[in-house]
Amino acid sequence: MAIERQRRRSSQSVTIRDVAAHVGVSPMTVSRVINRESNVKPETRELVHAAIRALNYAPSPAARSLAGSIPCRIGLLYDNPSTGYLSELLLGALDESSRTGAQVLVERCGESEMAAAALGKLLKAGIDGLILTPPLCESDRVLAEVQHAGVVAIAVAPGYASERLATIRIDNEAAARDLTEYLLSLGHRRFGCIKGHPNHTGSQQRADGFLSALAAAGIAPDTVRMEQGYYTYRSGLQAAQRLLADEPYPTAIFAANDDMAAAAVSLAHRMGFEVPQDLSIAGFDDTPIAASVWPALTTIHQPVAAMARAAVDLVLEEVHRQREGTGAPRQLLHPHTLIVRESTGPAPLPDDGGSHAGAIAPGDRL
Amino acid sequence: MAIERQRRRSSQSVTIRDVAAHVGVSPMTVSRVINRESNVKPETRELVHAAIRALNYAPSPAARSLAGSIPCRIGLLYDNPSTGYLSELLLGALDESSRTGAQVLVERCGESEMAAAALGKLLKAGIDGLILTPPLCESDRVLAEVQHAGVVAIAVAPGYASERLATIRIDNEAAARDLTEYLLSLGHRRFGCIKGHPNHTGSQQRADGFLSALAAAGIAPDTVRMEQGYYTYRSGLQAAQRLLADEPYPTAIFAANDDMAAAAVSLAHRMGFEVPQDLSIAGFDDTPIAASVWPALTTIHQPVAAMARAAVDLVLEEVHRQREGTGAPRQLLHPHTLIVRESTGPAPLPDDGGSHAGAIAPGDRL
DNA sequence: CTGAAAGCGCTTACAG
DNA sequence: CTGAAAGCGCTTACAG
Repeated sequence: MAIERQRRRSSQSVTIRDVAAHVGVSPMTVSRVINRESNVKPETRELVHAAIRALNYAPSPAARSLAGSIPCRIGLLYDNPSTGYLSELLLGALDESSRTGAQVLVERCGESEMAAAALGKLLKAGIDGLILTPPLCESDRVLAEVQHAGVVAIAVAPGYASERLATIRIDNEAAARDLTEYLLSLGHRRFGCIKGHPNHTGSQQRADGFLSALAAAGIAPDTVRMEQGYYTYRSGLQAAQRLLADEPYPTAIFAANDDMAAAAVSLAHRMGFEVPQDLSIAGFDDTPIAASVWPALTTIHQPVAAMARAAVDLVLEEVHRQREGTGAPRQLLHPHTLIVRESTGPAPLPDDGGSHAGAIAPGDRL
Repeated sequence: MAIERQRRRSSQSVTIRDVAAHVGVSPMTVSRVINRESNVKPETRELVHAAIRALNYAPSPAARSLAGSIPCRIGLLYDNPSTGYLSELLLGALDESSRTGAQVLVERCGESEMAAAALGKLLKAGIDGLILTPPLCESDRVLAEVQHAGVVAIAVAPGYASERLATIRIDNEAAARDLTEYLLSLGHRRFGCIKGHPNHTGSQQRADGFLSALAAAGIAPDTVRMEQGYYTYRSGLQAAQRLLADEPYPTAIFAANDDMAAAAVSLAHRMGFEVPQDLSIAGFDDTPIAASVWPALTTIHQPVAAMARAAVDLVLEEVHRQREGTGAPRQLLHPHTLIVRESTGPAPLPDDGGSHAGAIAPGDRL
């Protein structure tokens, strides 16, 4: 009887071998499914996926990177002012990357001139693919750099579909239209708009959706005041100030994101407007700030975490696709949702127009 | 002549084997040197070190974590931080984990009853260690669950050092004192305070630091109005409303975090106070909201990203330490910084006391 | 104090 | 479409 040496404890509970045994195939087949290789019988693939879920299996990044040149490092390059947006993005990306065994390297690049440096850092770390957020994914310069470096990139939340890049986005124009139609249904006829940053293509779409809904309702464009914002709280404050500079005041303001809408609420309060009694204000994106300010913002929910999860899958898929040289970049559209909260209400009666001077009294309930 | 199969390309240029060959020892000896084990002849150790330098060798994190018990999966359990705090935390943890080759699994648990579920999910994923944020790291119940599961845990940003857990924190009391002394130096004598959530131990320390600085300046405690907050924007609004309910108004408000301070600014504006001319308001943490609102908040910078990076290292270290059964949990203290921005200013002159009714005029610059 | 063997979990490079 | 063999770079668990 042979003396067996003590088996070393395995650091991982469930491995590719367990999944294989569960299905009754070889580990190789499981490996192929994980790596999205095409030469696996669809039924087998399904069985393997089911086993992966059942056993709650997650591939070991260490083993993958040691064994092969499997793409498992994903760069995430961002340049975004809203922190609520960022944490959702990170959470979603992290979640999916741990599920797929990929590793996400996050890098910020403030200016478009910094993109080269940030990109260089990611390349040096050996990324296999890149997730880009606006406005980076819409900058020809950044895109050229990415292409020159030979990295596969995809875009999250750009305005448009693209022939060069795989994209994941919502229909910004339809969403803005939905929100605007809701404001119209409340009886509003005098509108103001705080536009998003001009270098995000989604900004134009949001403005277009807003204007097209107004046009469909017979609101003359010249009665609509459009002010430029840049997606920051500060820019929202300034745009709102211009919007409320003189009469007739709008009864409803559509801001192209939540940060600017929150700023508009704050400024309106400071000027003595009651929200939503004197003035309705709506945002866009449904980032955490929308639910936390008072009154909470009516807005469009953009499923950022789900989109980030999808982005991790998509970039892996895209790396594979480009290696095979087949097909075209995928274009994914996620659903948006209108979220009605307290910052919007019925349009004030015409004779209420001038009564916005009342600051709240100490005893008011919040 | 045997037909040899093509050698697979190696992903690494110089390995432990090359170093061993260069010195004339076995790879094991090199491994021992790398891992700082004591049982290597000093001369051999020196030779190995020389070879490592000569060949510019760097160990492969993937191979180390695969082969050994080098822990590589870290759970991060969080409850309900402000989103600015969360994104900093994630960014820092991600950054360090990619550097060390560890993988971070993030899980949210809303209620303390949910901790078991979230923890179970992380355990099932095979985590080696756990990073806990307040108030989870201060809940006996959660701690008991963690201990029962046999996971090594550390705490980020708890109030106190601990005998059971390794911790990383700032000196909340000293930080609150620093901030309060700054407010005193501006001439303020009538104070209000919005306290943090009672189930965070740091909240008490912040209040203590505030009160002790006031006491040192001879301010009678009964002239100081303390209101309970819960770290949310909403709770800050309500506490500020109570604080400003009747005269004499405080000339300075210290809020235990930035979200509550931002809410206090918003409420003050709505009531017609000018900030900081009529009322100074300071926050704590220096999360992104502090710099984005107007006026930007004077606050204490808590280096959350650096603390999160340190947490990843610390949990790995702690896993190692507990396996060896040596020493005591490490207690790390990070430095805080007072950040002076526009939300605080000189105390108003006594005769200015009642002139807080002016809402801003449309032409004011922001 | 040192080393030969086995194996971590996965992949590549084959062969069917 | 599927699998057996070999190996990625390192460590553990032995035996000297």
